[in-house]
Amino acid sequence: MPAKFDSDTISFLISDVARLLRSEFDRRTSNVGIGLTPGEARILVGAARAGPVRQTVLAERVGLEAMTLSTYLDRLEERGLLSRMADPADRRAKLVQVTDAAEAVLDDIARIGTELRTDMSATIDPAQLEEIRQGLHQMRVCLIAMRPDCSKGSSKA
Amino acid sequence: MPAKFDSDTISFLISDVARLLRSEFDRRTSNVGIGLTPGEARILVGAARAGPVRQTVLAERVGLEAMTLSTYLDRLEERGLLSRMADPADRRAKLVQVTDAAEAVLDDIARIGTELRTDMSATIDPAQLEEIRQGLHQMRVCLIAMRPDCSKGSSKA
DNA sequence: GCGAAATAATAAGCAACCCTTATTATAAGG
DNA sequence: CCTTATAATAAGGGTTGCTTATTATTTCGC
Repeated sequence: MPAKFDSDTISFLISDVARLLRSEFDRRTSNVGIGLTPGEARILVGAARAGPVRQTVLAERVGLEAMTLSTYLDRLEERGLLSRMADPADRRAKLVQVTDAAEAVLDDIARIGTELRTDMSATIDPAQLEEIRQGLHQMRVCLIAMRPDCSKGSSKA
Repeated sequence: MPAKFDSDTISFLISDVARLLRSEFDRRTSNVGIGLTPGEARILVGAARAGPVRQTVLAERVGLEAMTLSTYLDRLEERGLLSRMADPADRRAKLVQVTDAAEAVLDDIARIGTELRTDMSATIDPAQLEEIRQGLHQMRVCLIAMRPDCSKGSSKA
């Protein structure tokens, strides 16, 4: 079984880096006392960016199923970081919006995210970093196109 | 809350791509009838690469805690894909080794992994791809160095 | 109008992945 | 020999994400 496998392929590296990134983000937010998991932070940021937005739209925007998102929103709402109001235009729907109380947390998240990105790419040339970013973006497009439900035009592309 | 957050940062992209990659790998291995999760495949490949190896060493090499690895090995052993033998040099330790039956599965994994890498980077220039690979490698090194237990000299670097 | 089909959110439950803590068996050092 | 360290694991938990089914509402065809 000689060099049939290479553990430094792009795919292995991506999953390694993703795992390490998540745990490092977790560690840093814990230290600051935010107490949000990376996933929760992600949703909160997505909600902040999207403004008052329906859950289905937000789910599609952050790349999750509606049900998965709903559970996250439950937790964030419990912590008072966002609110769900009835959509006046459709009584089935709810509009999600971050609360004022979320501002400080969002600032912390933005700061920690920036620091983490800086720290983990300290040894990498900015131009190369931009190439990496664009390459990853293209990979995301490719992978989204492979999914069985390729019909929905995901905004992630 | 204008452009305080960018969902196309390296960090978001990495976690997105990792998630999509995992589910696509899962889909492809299911289609072939392997029935291994990406995580299991990863461990199997790691074991194949490392040869007869102690669990602690393998755990460190694949970047998991010993206990996490042990559970994976249980499943792989149940399927007859690897075996644990007593280490003659230390009766506490066990040596992990893939079985002959694993060969076909390993071949499938290698093929699918290669195909997947090719497909997801079809639109990317090979030279740029290599830069991305190296950049991710450096990120992994950085992130490993950040971990609290930075004492253990991880071989992942 | 009005009944059928689509849609928004959610209840319920499961799978994958990874961790920590405590325990057992064995080894190694003073 | 006895304390300490190490290899594996038992036990249990947490995060992330999914699918399926249900309820409330809207919309569309007739």
